[in-house]
Amino acid sequence: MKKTTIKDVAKHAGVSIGTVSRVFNGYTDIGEATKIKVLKIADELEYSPNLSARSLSSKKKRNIALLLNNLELNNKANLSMDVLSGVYQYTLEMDFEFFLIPITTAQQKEKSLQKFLNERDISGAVIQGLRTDDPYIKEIGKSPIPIVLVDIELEGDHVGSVSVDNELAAYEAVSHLLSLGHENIALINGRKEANVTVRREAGYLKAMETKQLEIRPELIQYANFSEEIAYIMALDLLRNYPDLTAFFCASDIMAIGVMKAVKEIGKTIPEEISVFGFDDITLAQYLSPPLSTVTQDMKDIGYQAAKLLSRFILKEEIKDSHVFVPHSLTIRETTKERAK
Amino acid sequence: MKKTTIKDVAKHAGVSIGTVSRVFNGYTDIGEATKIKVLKIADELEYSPNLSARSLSSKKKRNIALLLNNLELNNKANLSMDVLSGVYQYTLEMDFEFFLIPITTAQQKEKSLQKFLNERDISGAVIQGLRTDDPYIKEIGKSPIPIVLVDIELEGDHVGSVSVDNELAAYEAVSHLLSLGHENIALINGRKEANVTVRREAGYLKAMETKQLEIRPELIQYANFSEEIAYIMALDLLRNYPDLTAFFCASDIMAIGVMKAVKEIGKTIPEEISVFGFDDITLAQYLSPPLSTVTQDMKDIGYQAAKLLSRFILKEEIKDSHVFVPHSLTIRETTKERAK
DNA sequence: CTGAAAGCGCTTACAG
DNA sequence: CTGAAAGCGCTTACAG
Repeated sequence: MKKTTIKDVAKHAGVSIGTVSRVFNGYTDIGEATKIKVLKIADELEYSPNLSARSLSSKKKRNIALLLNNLELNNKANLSMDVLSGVYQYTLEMDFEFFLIPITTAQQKEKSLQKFLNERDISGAVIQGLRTDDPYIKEIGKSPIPIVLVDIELEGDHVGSVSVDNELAAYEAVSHLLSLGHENIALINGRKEANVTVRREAGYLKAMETKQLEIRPELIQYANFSEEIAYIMALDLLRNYPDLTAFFCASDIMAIGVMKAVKEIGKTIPEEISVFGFDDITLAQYLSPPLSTVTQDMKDIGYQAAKLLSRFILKEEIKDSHVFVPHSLTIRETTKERAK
Repeated sequence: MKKTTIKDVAKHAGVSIGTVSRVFNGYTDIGEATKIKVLKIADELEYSPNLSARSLSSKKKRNIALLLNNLELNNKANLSMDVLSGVYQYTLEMDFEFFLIPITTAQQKEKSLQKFLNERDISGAVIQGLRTDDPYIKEIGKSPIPIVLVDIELEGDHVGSVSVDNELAAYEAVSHLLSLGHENIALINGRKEANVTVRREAGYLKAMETKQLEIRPELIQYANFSEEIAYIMALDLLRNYPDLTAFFCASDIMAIGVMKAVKEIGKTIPEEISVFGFDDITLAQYLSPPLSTVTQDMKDIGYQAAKLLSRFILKEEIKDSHVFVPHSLTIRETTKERAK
């Protein structure tokens, strides 16, 4: 059973392949009768235009790719799938073709970003999970193809980015802790190289300074977004600084590590120690106690990223190449007023 | 900046495009000198063969797709991402092209499976998340293109499937409960339409019968893989049958609902009620208490599915079109000996 | 409103 | 070992 092509449809309908092509591309100057006939035949033959042929011959740019870096590593938090849903939904609504291209840091060294994008005639790409020290970071600025980054801000002609306002979100989270009477608040931050790390730290500092509290550098630690490292660091902090009453963690995964450390040392959450997370991954609500955290809608981030990207592709005018997606605080049961 | 094509490379290297093509396709009858020259030029020009053109002109079949049904719905359990990793890894290792095609039940009614597959020149597809009442189920058997299904067994010429041995796994899980002295064990099963539901129930029955225990149909409920429904059903069961001491749940998500119901009714896990799950999703180990469950390696399932698929594509001889992937019991803290 | 034809970037017999 | 050329399935000016 050979797959049916435009030729088959043309022959059966008694028209030229050009005409078939025109009805499938929504040209308006087609006789109503021929249009109906072609559509009918196409349906009977289960015909659907071959995308390879289409993208080869067409000059329209309608291929949007999502590059997912280090799929496996981001698995636990499951944020990638949400971003994927968002990007995919946008491509569906706007009739772009969607391509998923999983990559790894290792692969980045072997094959340039350009090559990946050219191979598939990609008109623009959303990149998720990239780190600021990844090889592609240097390539993105000079890319002739528009790129929108999730969670990383970068300079470039057709480069954009999408994220929550990380600084503001961190500011609000820490302010919430402060409003509960906490003053000695540790910051368990992510990898120093991550853009979000810098912003979230800025938010923490700003909140502390607004309350005119002294910044204690020893309470700021970088745990590489790792549950284990966060656990170890929290253990250390709790032992060395018994006046500590709260932790602000730059990811829920790290908050899990912190919670484990608190329990291990025999303190209670939230009576003695409050813990605040970031992300609101699925896990957060199932922890015990359920984790107070910053909720960010990763699906919306994906959707907005694709939307911004499409504006680059369509060469629309762009006032601001960075878009902020709304976040919110979700207060559950790991935060409580400081004990007197 | 026009993207560089085979012509550019040919011109710069002073050879024909046929020759360039041959070096990129690993032909062996190429002069060593020309090969090196071509590769060098290609690298300088950031050339990488266009996949659309390649798949259009080549008769080799090397495009493997993963169709992910109802992406959003399966999000919480996060199994899809693991299957994706597995399929992708296999395509990488074996040098197939990987395509992700997200679909929904709604889309299945609009566009046939054939159309999806033809559009992208897919040589074979792994399908994950399909339900036995989905429209595509009827199409798969007659598909001229090989299909491998995750978790669903289906007849067909080039149709295969991959899963854990669900019956055996359920048998082992229930046997474990029995070995702890439990006799009145409820089964919270999935959607009746799911293949895994049937197999897991068979395992439950077999374990009960092996111990010559009476089957109590009122203790077998179908909760549609839903946390909420499982919660409600468990509440009901606990109220009506106080002699119940254990639950075997056909998914961790449902086990979460059951655990909630047990707590709600004021009983303790595992002292008074034991709970056994299925899947071992990330969440399972973070629940309190951590959930005893059947561990299945979804990544391996994806990998094996792609592997089986490739054998269909390459027309290798296939003795058994269904492959079982190993599972194991992970006993954590929701199961305990029945109180005397 | 529709057809004929060039062209997209490749692969692959066919010759030599 | 390599070139010339047909062909994959489309789109899209160009004519009429």
